[in-house]
Amino acid sequence: MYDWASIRDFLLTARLGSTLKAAQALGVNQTTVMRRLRQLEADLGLSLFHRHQQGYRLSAEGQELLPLAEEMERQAEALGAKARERGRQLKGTLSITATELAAVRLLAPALPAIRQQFPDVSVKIVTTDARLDLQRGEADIAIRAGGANEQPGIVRQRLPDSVWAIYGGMALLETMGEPAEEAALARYPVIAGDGPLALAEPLVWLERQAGEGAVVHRSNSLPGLLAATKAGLGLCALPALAAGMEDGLGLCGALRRFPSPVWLCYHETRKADPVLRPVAAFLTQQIRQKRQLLEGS
Amino acid sequence: MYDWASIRDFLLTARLGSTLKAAQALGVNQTTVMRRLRQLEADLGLSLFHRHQQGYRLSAEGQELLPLAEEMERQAEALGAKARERGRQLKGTLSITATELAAVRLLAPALPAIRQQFPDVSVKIVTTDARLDLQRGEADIAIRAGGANEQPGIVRQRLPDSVWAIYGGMALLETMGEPAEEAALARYPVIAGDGPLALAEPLVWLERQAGEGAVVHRSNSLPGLLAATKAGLGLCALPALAAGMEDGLGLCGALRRFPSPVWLCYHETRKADPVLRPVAAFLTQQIRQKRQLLEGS
DNA sequence: GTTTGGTTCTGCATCGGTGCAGAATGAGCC
DNA sequence: GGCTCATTCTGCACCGATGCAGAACCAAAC
Repeated sequence: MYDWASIRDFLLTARLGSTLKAAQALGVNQTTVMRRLRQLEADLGLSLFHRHQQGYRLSAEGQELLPLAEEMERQAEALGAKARERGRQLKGTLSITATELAAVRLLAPALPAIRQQFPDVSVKIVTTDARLDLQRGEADIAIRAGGANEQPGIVRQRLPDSVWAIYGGMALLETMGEPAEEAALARYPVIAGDGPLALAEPLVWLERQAGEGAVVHRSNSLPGLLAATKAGLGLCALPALAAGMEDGLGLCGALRRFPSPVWLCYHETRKADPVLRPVAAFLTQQIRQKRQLLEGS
Repeated sequence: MYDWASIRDFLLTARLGSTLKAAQALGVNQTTVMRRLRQLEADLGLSLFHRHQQGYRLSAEGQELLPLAEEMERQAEALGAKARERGRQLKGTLSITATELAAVRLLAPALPAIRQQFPDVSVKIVTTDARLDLQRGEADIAIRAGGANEQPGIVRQRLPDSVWAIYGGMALLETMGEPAEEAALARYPVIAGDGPLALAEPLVWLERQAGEGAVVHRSNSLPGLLAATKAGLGLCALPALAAGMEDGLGLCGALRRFPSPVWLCYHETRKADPVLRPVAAFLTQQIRQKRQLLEGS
């Protein structure tokens, strides 16, 4: 069986008269179209085009097959249209809860795609560090990190891990150099967590590695840690999701990384919910495509 | 637009109930099917399957799209069937002339495919070193090497170059070692051409490189040269097409290679011939897929 | 309870398809 | 004649899709 995808190349080339124009329309290289057509011809066992310096012209066989290819295109488009329409039919509202970090970096970028896919579904984002109760309907979907507390009655879909790593301001790293191993950490000033963040494993680890009196700053908020690190006060453990896109921050690649699982959660009673399930599945796909964001470069 | 080819994965997985069976049916790896389906779902913006430990089961959306995918499959098969049928309609006879080497190594292997593609076309192969006159109808198609003698009224399609190189019997090469450069050739016994082969450029070149009295054997036929070389008499220039598949022969990779163009020729008055043109095009494709044969490993 | 067989899914190495740069060719225009 | 422009096609380098091996999981059979 030939490669169905190259029927598109056939159609575009037949319509536009040259592989170059077809390639531009398809968003690929001209060479690619030429080779795919050559392969298609070999698979079908005939020559679809006459090749000239001025372009590709349909051969007799090509003209005969063109209507069939067009019919196939119609079917393919019908399928795509139905898939899109399927989303359009959904109506309703959904509330999604997440930390501010996840909301800004993961949910917000996915909103346009969700809006396009499900135009009549209104999505409300609730950013909070509190664990809203999904069973009591305080939210429909939650993005949560950490594998410890599985609750009964909660269904989870795993997302790419959130990875914490050690970062430092560019200025600091250029002055003192990047720490090549954990033992070298004793030389560096570090920034530590406070309040709830005092318990975060990567921050605790860094503080323990650092020398006596190395802690130059403490903050109970992630933005606070981020800002202090960018200012060059010292090294700090940060989520790649937060630090990865910031200018002026450098990753200490030689040091430990701290992956922790992230989940998209909802209550099992909503498993068959006609709105929640498709949107949750779509959101999962969207986020998975951004895995390098979560996991750092 | 999604990738049309993955609709096949969708269909097979839906029918067989697991990506593993679908992959076996498609002749690819299970992982591949899984990833292509994941991509397809992302492109369509919905989830086609429920994934279980026991296999993939169609979701509601998947069930809705299945008939459309089946219709698309019908169209694709109709197109393939028409392409095959197109060849079946051709009836007639064609005679193809080539040297014995080309006939045995290029034409003969392509005959089954031609027979399958054009079952009612009877192909006759005329092996001769003489240049039959295409205009006078002594043959319909000729496979010819060398670019020099373009005749007016002859249309040519270029095939992969035929490459000559220096070969030696395994025994000889293991005893004396492989020549690392052209200067080293003076140490080796060589086999030279005779009769018409005395003019072949690679053979002439090798004879000139060799030292005084180095020619230990002469032959006026390619099989003769081949046999003498395999016997270990000396080094010899041979076409990769002839030497490439022979056991007991070693390529002297460090030395010069001699590419020469090969053409599939027919008379321009046959350009629109309903039998000749498709068969010639098909034959060209078949031979091009064997390029490594012509050009050596 | 244990084993067996089938399944999904992940990490890593590899290969083939893809893109890029450039040569060759021919049409059209000045 | 010479220039420009669009085209096809080739060689080379790279990246992403693919294959492979293995882990994890579950159902069914023993």
